[in-house]
Amino acid sequence: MDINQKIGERIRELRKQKNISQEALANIAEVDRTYMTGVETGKRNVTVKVLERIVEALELDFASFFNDKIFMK
Amino acid sequence: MDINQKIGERIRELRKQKNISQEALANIAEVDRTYMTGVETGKRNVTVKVLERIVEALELDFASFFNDKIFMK
DNA sequence: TGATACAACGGGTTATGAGTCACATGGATG
DNA sequence: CATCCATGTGACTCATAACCCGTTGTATCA
Repeated sequence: MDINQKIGERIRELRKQKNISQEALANIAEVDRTYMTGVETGKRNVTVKVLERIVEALELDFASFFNDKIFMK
Repeated sequence: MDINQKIGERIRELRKQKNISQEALANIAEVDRTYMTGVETGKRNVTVKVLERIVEALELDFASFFNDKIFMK
């Protein structure tokens, strides 16, 4: 599976845990709602700076975000 | 500290552990030698796909790469 | 001194990410 | 049914990531 899809799935999983909409998360991360859709569906190849905003919007740090089976070999 | 600087420092640290040059690492990751310098010095805002190539060149997965104090709140 | 290896910088081109819009779909609800 | 609400898509512009060149500076050698 593509790394962007993995990241999208991870974001969606964490967002659902917080019970918020794509739009709500997008607003906190200061990205467009439709852009967030693209990220979650793995269609966007995000830069580290944008990913940082999303991870922070999820109230996590990079270590926790990537500490998941999906990111392990 | 900026996220790109953190990533650059982390890459440099891991590269030195492996005792290889920027150019050697760049070749494995299939990026340009001068581009790798930019990444290590925190001047580049890399995309996830390129970061994946570098992390793989360091023989790590994302979970291990980000499992470091520097990426924790 | 000259040669070699490594790292950093400046500058230019090309590819693509970031940001935005209108519109479509599907589910729930009155 | 009509109207929200959440999500997804295609197309577009503009900024910048990705890529490549030559050069410079430094250290370490023979």
